[in-house]
Amino acid sequence: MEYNFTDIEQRAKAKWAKDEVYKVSNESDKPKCYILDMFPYPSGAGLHVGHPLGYIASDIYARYKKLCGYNVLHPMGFDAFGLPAEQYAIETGQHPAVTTEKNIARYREQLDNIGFCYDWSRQVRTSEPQYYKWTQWIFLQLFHSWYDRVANKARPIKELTAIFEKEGNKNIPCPEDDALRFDSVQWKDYSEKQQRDTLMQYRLAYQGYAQVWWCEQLGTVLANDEVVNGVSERGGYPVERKNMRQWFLRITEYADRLLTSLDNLEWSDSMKEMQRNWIGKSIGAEIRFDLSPTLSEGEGGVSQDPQKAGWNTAEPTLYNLISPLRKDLKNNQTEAEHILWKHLKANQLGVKFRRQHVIGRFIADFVCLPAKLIIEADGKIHENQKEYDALRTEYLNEKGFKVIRFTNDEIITNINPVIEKIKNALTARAENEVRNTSLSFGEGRGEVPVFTTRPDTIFGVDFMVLAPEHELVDDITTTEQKEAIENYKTYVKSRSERERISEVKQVTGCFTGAYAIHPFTQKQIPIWISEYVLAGYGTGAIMAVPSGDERDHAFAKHFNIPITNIFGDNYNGNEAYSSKTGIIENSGFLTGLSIADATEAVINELEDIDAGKRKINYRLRDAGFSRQRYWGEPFPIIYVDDIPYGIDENLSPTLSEGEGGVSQLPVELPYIENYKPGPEGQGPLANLKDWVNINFPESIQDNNIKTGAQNEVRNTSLSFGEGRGEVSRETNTMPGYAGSSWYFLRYMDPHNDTEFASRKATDYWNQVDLYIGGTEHAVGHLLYSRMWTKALYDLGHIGFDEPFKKLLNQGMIQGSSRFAYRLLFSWGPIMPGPLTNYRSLPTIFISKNDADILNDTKSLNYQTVKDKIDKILMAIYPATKIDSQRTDSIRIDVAIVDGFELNIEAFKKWRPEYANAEFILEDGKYICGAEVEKMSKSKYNVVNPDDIVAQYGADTFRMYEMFLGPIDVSKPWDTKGIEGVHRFLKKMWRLYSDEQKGWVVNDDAATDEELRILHKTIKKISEDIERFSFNTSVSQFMICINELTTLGCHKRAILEPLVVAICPFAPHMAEELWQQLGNAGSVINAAFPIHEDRYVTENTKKYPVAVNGKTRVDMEFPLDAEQTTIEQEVLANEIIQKWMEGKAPKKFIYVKGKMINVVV
RNA sequence: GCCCUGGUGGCGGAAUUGGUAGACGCGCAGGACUUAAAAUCCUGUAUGCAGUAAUGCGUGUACGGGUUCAAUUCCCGUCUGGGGCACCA
Repeated sequence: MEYNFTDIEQRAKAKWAKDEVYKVSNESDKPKCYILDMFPYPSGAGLHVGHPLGYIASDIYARYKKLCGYNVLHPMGFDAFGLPAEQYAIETGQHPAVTTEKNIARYREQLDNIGFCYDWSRQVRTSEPQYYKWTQWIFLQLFHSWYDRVANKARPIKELTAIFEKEGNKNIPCPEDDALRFDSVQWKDYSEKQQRDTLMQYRLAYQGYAQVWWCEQLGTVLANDEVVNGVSERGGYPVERKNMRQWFLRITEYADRLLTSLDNLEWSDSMKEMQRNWIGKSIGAEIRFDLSPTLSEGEGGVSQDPQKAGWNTAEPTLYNLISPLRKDLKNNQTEAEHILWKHLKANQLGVKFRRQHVIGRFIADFVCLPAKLIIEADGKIHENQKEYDALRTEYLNEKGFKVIRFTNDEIITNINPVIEKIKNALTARAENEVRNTSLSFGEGRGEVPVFTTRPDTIFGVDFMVLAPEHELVDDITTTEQKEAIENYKTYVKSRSERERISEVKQVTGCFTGAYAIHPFTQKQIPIWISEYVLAGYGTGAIMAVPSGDERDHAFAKHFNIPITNIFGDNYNGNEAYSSKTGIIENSGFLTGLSIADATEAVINELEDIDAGKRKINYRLRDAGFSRQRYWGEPFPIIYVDDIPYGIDENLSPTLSEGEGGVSQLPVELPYIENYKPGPEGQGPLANLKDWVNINFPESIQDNNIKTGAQNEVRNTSLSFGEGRGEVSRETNTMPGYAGSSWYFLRYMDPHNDTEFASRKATDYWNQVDLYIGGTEHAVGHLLYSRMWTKALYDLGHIGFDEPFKKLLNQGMIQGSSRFAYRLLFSWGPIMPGPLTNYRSLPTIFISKNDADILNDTKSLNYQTVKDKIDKILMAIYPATKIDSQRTDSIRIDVAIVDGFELNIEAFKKWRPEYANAEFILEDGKYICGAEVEKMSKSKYNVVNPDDIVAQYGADTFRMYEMFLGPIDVSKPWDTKGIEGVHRFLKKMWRLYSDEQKGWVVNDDAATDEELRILHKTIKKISEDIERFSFNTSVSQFMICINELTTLGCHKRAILEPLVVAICPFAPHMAEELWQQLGNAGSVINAAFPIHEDRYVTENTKKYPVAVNGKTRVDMEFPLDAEQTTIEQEVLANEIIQKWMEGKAPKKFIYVKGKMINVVV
């Protein structure tokens, strides 16, 4: 019987369905194995042959593991929310739910066709309320949590509230605002709104502001994808960046954990590297530059204006005189000063102290400027200058400072009472409201913090650059520069972030007219804005060091800003010296130091003068979590007086935050009929007034959440809904990655309606053992799901904090596009006259080789080909003078090309406008050109797996996809190559069942040779599957079948184990043969054969023998041969002697089992 | 621009830890079987030179250097294809 794959595959599928062989239980004695494919988005185009590549690999691995005795979870589902469905809805009016359903059905059919072993009873779809109920629930967990940096984990927000009530936030710096300080009294005095606003700055899911693409004409916010060449893809309207209130996930708090726990993952190094780079941890310093009061006229010099900035409390004329003294004092710190400083520095008492700080004409030991409190540590010397000290105290008192003195002895013997006294003094000062009064030297204009990884270059700062969106820009810009700055900001609004950072050759920027003061030299540093500085990175401001940074250098050159060289001869004036080796020069106290030493020195100095600090910065930004779209998960958030509440807490007023039940979930996505955006860039949901404005529940009105909020709520109008409703819903929806960030957990317990998954299920299945998908998810999905997993772990919902133990990347299968070449020619009538028929001239297509020559005027055959074509043209258009020029190319649907040969009739049918076209052939054929590119509908190079399966069967398709090459490498699809794999399966089939003779398997005893072939194959297949080298397994099967065919082997002893071995690859054929071999049950449940070494090991090896590295002869030796024996024999060999040319061997290299090399 | 990744015959690829480059398959060429076709089977197939031939010698893993007895594999530089760059999924 011949290999009838259609029948075989149908029979196998029917059997599997009847026996429910893929059903997976959460209860099993077997070891578990969780194998997962990345969540597919069901696009309208259906699957093409590239998609199943990873699915086939995971299917093979899953089937293999099952045969090896594991309880294997291998589920599939759909990431069903997303922009394309909504786009389609806008274009065609079809509801996304309808098209999504249709697309999923199509995907499912295509997947089934290929014979995957998914347990479909566990299917999940992110767009179903039963699923997104839990997406919303997890969002609420994040909303009700904050990140404890000391415990290094997420904790419930109510624990934070408890801490605030007890001691304010002195021990818990605010992630959003480092400088935010309040104590328990202040916290309790806060209104509900103030408290909620404060908590918002700590929450893991929080609201902030972010820029989005805004299109005025479409009245909507656009995704990056929808903006092409600076205009909207739909309609080509102008777009600009607009700031909008958005939800965010505070993934940055997890940056360090996401970084360090990468080490324990079995991911490719490159994948880990990409995540590391994305997180982008860099160690450097934050340096604060005070703004100079000197404005546009400020050409250097220290301002005489007493309105000095911030801590600049020195008398301007004296500062440069006093400053060296101050430094001297600091370097010769007494023991007492040293001890005291240890207790005062770094905000330990909740306020900032500075030491050896110049106040007016004096240097104070320690000063807290906001409290105007000076601490003096007096040594012996003060005994002799009491009078002077009194004068000095008087002067300082006049300036509004309080001075308290301690003796060195007091400090050294017991510091605690000293600190107590200081604390009391601070409290007393606070009560007198000193904190809120301005300094007598004048309030500063503020400061600009910058982050730099190269603080050592601080003496090379020639200018500063702020991001154009930086909040200070408007404040500092001088009137003269206002217009220029506004124009520049408008320009930047039109630029994407990518353009801003990648177009390095184009230098743009604008001077604000303002200056900052260099913390060491007091020099005036001009402040510019430029698009190359991004608001979201670091502090949104940089100190520019042109001599050491490429972009700063280009900027300085472009705007003629003088460059300070701090690298001596290493800087040549033409190019920045960005190397991290060398000596710092021309840099005050850093001169002569190495970069590493200078970095240390400058950070210490900055900390001492309180102008900066060591800082770790991450490139990673918090994840934007709002979309102004319809087709996504609604937020379980409602606003009361514009304050966002989790829907669980609002409806459970008696519970404290985070204790709410889930009964209010899901917030279902309402049905809508038109998808037009809401007002002011809001999503379509904002148009549903009835849905947005919900009635304030009685229970809340009666027992309000907090006293005080009640009146506000009743009397103020909401900013949404123009006051008609009292409570409104969030109208944004969640982004595409919301549902996919946790779906792997749902598969473990997909029908649970009381929990996202039971703890028992998540404990059993635990991490995903093997996760297969493309590298395009390297930094999006993979990072977000890692964060969600960590958060769920921190909050005690699951027992592991990394989702994917092993990750395997799959390459893309690219399309191979086909092109036809259209002739371009000039023409004119031989007789003068009007060119009436111009438009009716048929198009002429030229076969590839002639077209290539015609396009290459330098080609040797150019003239010949051109003459040939011209002659043909003259024949077609006899009344014209025609001159062929060159060709352009048009895409041809690969379905109407056989290999490279165009089916002309099919082409004319496909493109009726070319029905009259002429074709210039070669050897009677029209040959197309080819190019490898992404497989996509628009390129007409899509190959549908359904067609391949229909023609060759699923088993052939599966094996061919694997045979194409390594799973992780991209490669083009070539339908022609599939013949070889198909032939192989037919050949294998013939070992069992002959076309004439029928079933030919016999029970003869196997020979050693046959057993050797079998066991070698089993060994290689197992090893290859374990290392995911599926292409070489297919080769090995081919070699095996070739050898068995040569031997004419039809023995059950050999062929039965082979059926099980090939089952992961060609399950349908394996099932059929398994049945015909007379086995009960399914081959799916068989046991994978184990190879026996005794059939595989050999005891001799044919060694390649080389002279000076060049192989000259093969010699066979026993594997356990001694070097001396081998050496003797080799050197005696005729050919070796010939190549040694009589020279003595210098070295004899013998690598056991590998090779032999004689060096002369 | 930045990060990651690839480049080996006409094509997909193999070479698992630095050890005989081109396994296996496609394509192509020749042959067998056949009235013919399909199917199947056999032979050859990186390249240059020499030879009727067996074979021999040289070159060759994008390009240019380097390390090594030995490099597709390790290092440096260059060119080039692909993926990602934060609202496609």
